[in-house]
Amino acid sequence: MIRVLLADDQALVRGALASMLRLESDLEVVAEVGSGTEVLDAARRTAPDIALLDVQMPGRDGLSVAAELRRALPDCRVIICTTFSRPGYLSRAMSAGAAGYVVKDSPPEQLVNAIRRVHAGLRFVDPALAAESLATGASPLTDREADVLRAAADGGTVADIARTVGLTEGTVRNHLSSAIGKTQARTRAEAARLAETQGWL
Amino acid sequence: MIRVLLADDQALVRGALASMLRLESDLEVVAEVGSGTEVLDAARRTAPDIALLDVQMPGRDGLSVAAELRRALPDCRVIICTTFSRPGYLSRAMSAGAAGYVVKDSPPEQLVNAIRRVHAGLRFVDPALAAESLATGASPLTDREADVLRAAADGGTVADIARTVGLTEGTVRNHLSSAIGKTQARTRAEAARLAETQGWL
DNA sequence: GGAGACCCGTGCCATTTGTCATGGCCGATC
DNA sequence: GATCGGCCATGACAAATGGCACGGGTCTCC
Repeated sequence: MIRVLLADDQALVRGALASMLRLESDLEVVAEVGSGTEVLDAARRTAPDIALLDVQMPGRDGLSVAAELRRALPDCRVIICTTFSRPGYLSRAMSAGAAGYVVKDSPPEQLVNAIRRVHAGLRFVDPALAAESLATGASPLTDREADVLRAAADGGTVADIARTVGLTEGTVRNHLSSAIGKTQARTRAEAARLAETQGWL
Repeated sequence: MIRVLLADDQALVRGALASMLRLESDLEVVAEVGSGTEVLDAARRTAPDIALLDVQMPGRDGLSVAAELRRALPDCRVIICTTFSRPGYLSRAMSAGAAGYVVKDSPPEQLVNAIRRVHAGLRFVDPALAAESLATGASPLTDREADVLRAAADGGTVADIARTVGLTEGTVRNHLSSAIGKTQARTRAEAARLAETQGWL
């Protein structure tokens, strides 16, 4: 039996996934949690073989949880399962030690397939996303540029951004200008949107 | 037996929901589709009692599908099931003739509960969302303002917006200015974000 | 026949924004 | 030690933006 831990913030989806996985005779859902902070505790209690983590969860990011989970329970392998097919997420997931990456668009069998393969010691990455990831490459943004762009994402003024990041307005404008150039955008809003969809933030 | 049609663009979630609903002895999933355009055909073929529609789907909006479905098959009742708890979506869903509104955050039993209640001729709306909807009220934006804001959402310049909407730059600026005032924002990006989260777009 | 809403356009002005040049301060690399 | 890249800051300038006033057009409702 493959012991599975399920982490997703949407209770309905989480429950539905659990129902589906339970139909497989070789799978056993041993824990269901709805936030990133609960994952480690639950994993220590139930010692799952596979942890299925969503990226965006309240409390803690699924990617950062993956890294810590890997250190705390080396025998537990991680599969990231998320709505977003963003190249940046994939690369961050892999460098966080994840063994699998499944997009919620893919057919149900693919998730089960991924679980079995990962449990067998292999890796599994959504094929389409893998190709796209190779095409777009890594983030061209520096850390600060990403910070500033993140702060700019909700549409505030330069003064707002400067306050939240703790910089001068002029510096913020420089970082923004640089980010706009690198993302080939013409507005910081556009730059933020592009960087977001690439998973660079 | 309650016959259910399932429409959600994410195949994994759709399949999982189907698995879950099939566990209930009085429910029968008679159709699964992944886009708004397929809903009507599938409904005509399978004559479901309940159509469970996601809001955002490729092809056609779940809300507009709901309205047409209601006209084409008056006996089929519609439940909107979506990730987003946005007041505007709820009011639009209700005016489109939906009988239920369930958020994907809610526990699995709530969906089953909603299906049974709606099938019994009652209505079901997520309680938290219903309260929030009453609090925020209807959209203050005019049609054109909403159009312009929608076009502004991806961060283009005023010239871009004017081109996509087919207006003069000056007019676009006026609509934007008005929308900014109504949403109490200080940037059109902020206004677009606010309107978006309220479900006004 | 108004009154009032929304729509579209023009024009003007203060502010904000994007861009560029310049300089100092690190830490890494050669 | 020199060089390079990232980071922070300043200053200056053209363009874009937001705010506002104005006029004309179409509707609906009273």
